[in-house]
Amino acid sequence: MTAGAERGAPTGRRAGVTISQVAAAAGVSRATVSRVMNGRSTVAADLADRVRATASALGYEPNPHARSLALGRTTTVGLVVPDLANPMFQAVLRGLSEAAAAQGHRVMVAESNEDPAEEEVLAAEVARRCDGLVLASSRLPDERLVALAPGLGPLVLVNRELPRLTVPSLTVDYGAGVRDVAEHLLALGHTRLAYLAGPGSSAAHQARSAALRSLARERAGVDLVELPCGSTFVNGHASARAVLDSGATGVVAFNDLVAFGALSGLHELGVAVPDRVSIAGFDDIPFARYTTPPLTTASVPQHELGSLAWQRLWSLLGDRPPQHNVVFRPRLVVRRSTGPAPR
Amino acid sequence: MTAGAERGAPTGRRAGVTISQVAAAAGVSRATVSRVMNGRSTVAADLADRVRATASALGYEPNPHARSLALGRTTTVGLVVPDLANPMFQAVLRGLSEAAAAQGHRVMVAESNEDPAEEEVLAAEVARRCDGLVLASSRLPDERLVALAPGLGPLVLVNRELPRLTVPSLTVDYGAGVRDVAEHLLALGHTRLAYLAGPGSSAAHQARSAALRSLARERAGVDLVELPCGSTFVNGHASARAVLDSGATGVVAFNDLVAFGALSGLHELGVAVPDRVSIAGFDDIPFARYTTPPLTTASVPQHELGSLAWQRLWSLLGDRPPQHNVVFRPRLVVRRSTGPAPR
DNA sequence: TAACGGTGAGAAACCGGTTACCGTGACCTG
DNA sequence: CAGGTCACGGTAACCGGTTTCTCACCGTTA
Repeated sequence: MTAGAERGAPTGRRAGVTISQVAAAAGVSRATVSRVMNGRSTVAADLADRVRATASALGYEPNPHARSLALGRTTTVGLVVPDLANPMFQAVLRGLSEAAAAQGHRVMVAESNEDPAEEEVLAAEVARRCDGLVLASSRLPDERLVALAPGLGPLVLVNRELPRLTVPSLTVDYGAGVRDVAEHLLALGHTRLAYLAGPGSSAAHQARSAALRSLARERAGVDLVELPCGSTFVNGHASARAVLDSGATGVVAFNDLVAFGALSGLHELGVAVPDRVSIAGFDDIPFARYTTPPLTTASVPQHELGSLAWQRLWSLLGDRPPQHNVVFRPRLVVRRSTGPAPR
Repeated sequence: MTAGAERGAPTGRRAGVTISQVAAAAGVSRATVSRVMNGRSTVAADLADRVRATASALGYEPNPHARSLALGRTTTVGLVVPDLANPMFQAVLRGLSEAAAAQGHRVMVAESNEDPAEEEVLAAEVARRCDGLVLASSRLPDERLVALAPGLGPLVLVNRELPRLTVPSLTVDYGAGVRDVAEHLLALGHTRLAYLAGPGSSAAHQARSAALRSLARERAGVDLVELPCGSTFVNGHASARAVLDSGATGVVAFNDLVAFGALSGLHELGVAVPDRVSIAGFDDIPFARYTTPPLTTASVPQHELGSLAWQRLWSLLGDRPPQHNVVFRPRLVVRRSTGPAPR
């Protein structure tokens, strides 16, 4: 009596009803079923109804792979990031996924583990499977990226731009941002600053490093030391000793994660923050405000980078006029991990 | 003179070299190219070499969609989670993605926004595009899940089990975990506890709620009040007032995020933690140790849930013998957000 | 009434792979 | 030297859709 009792056609394996079965059941050709399902062309109303009825009776859902093959279009976009453990990229992923989902697209993620070689093959592979690709904080050298980009299809860069190519990009003015952070420390009386450097292949790192060096050059009496570090909590933690040895009283960390690590490492060494050393991060990840002490940092609109990336990609996919690139200006957020230089 | 100068064949659109082009160029049939590319059957060594040479000269890469269609197999697995903003699910994603990548698989993520209806269609859709599906903390009622599961193909459940079905599942003994947390508070002298409840549809919430109620029933002189809350930082923050009004001195939050929110909300109300109110979370997300004060919580092996999920899925995909389900026992991690009850 | 335009739907080609099936020629054996 | 075996590789069918092409049939119009 109940509708579900007979379970429809023999579901066999991971079967799935095919368009041919629907066509046969409805007594029409596969072409007609296809037309009805896609609202294409004109099909007589009664026929269309019959097709729709049998389709839903059989529980027909078009096979997405067959569709991709025929149409040359999946409804999937790819995202390649250096490190999924970084809240910055998690936020970009969320922004992208949310925005894409609103337009019926899925996202496929891949993590390159900060390895340019891996990134290169991942990007190529993911691009082939998707309609478009978002490359976040690419660690690829300019020339590799330039060589690769044309083969990747619709591409949007986040946190990176490519002067020689016209690929939409969403960037952050890291130079200005890190300068704000450094100026903040200088204003507090710090004269010896340490920069906990990010991965050498990171464009964000390069921009920050250059900006800091130029600032140090401009200002008399400012000492800057760059300590090789990395981009993770563990990297920051491992740098605590070096920070102490450097004699710096103000620390500019590559990102918030590194800053947290340094905070924690210094804490273990019995160094008071900000009384003896001030630490600032970068990105303003959600937890920056809940550390002890809360972290001074430069805020970056991470979620928005993801959602805007989707918009750019969407324009690209529809051959709509390209949207403008945007450069976000980080906003200095002063919390309690920075204070007056000890004297 | 340089190899890259002529750019190979006219790259036309998002072209891509097809197997036919390779076959033509090498003077063999498509079947032979396919055989060579897949190391199938026996192809004479010299022929195979010729095919490989032309393939790489042309930059041939098999079209993944055509392959999926022919083979009925993508190399992609899906992950559906209620909320990508939750570090718990981010960790599961990483664990899964990492493990899957090691075996050449990609992961496609989808976020249901805690909405069972959305989850249902997402799961079905993602499952069709992937070889297998991981459903984390499903918010679906048992009967819906039971009805849905067989149609989803290879499926692994994280944070949920389905007694009536034999689907591999990785769970956490939330009852025991939350009991540990509550006992910890009781041992500190708290007699009135508040539970900041998770989403009603969450199995994790139901388990915790039941365990707490049964504990309260067993112990004389223990008051338990359950406050509707949710699963996010904002939810927790919004509950601060209610916590205060409840008169509870010990708070068991649904998860760490909620605990952070409550921590922050209470701070704004001028309530000292743990002096006036003790707060405990659940999950032990990475940042739990860096809040002010550091959060007492029950640790859950989040990353491992993801990587084990991959192992289960991998077994399923290869028709290998199913692996055993595992139930993780949370470990109480006492930090400084809990302390003796005020008197 | 014959020529004509338009509409609806089927036949067949196509997307780009994989693979069952079969034919050819080399080599072995009696 | 005829007949059988086997290795190799081409032909064609198939995966499940979409779309072009074509044709039959309808109602108009001259």
